[in-house]
Amino acid sequence: MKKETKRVTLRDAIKKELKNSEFKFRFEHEKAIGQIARIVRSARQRAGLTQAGLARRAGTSQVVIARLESGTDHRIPSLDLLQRIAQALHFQLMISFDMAA
Amino acid sequence: MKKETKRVTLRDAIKKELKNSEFKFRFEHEKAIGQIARIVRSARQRAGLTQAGLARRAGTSQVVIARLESGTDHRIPSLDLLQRIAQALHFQLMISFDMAA
DNA sequence: TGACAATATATCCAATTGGATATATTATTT
DNA sequence: AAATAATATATCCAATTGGATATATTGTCA
Repeated sequence: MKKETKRVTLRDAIKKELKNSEFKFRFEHEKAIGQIARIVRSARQRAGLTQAGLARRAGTSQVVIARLESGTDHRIPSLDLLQRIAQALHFQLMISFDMAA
Repeated sequence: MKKETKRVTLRDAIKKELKNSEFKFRFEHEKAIGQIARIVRSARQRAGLTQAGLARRAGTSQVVIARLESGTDHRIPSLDLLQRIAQALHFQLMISFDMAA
């Protein structure tokens, strides 16, 4: 009988690794950075602002906004910075603990 | 005609001051600290954990949890720490920009 | 009340993050 | 294409925050 080729998708592999706590932490870490990056970029663009424009309103610099929006800088932004950015875009920063997916 | 006594509530005073950007920032700052403190404490208690117990799971110390829950330490916790705490309590940390009230 | 557990407070240092600067890369406009 | 605007990347330092330790305070139970 011919053996079935087992196809292991990336999704499967990640799912397995997520049982590893250290890996899970880093994974959530990166996910958060990516989510924040997207939230800020889309809110800024919808407001029709350049990075420099938003930076000025939020009391920071273009470099900091670029760094945050890039998602490739592996530093997690501070709530302090996020809050200033939210306010500058007339949003309120919300933080909550949700039921885990 | 007798002049009406004008009553200025704390709420009124704050509302007025909120037009001041610097004040508003500090106000939101403190509000966030208080909110986070309450979220963590209530989630921890509902999970039936002591500060030390939660700390162990989140890879930190009792002191850090106490500091965060007290709300009197004026440092804003990092997202990194909040995320570890959320995970330890089987929650997912959510961050969003909401329409300002 | 005394013993023990839980929480809170203070101080100091190490690690992390924002800010500043310089500069590179990419888009847009003329 | 050239000029300009917008975004991205790298490095270094100052400011902020977590961690460690010691200790105080408060709560619980025998």
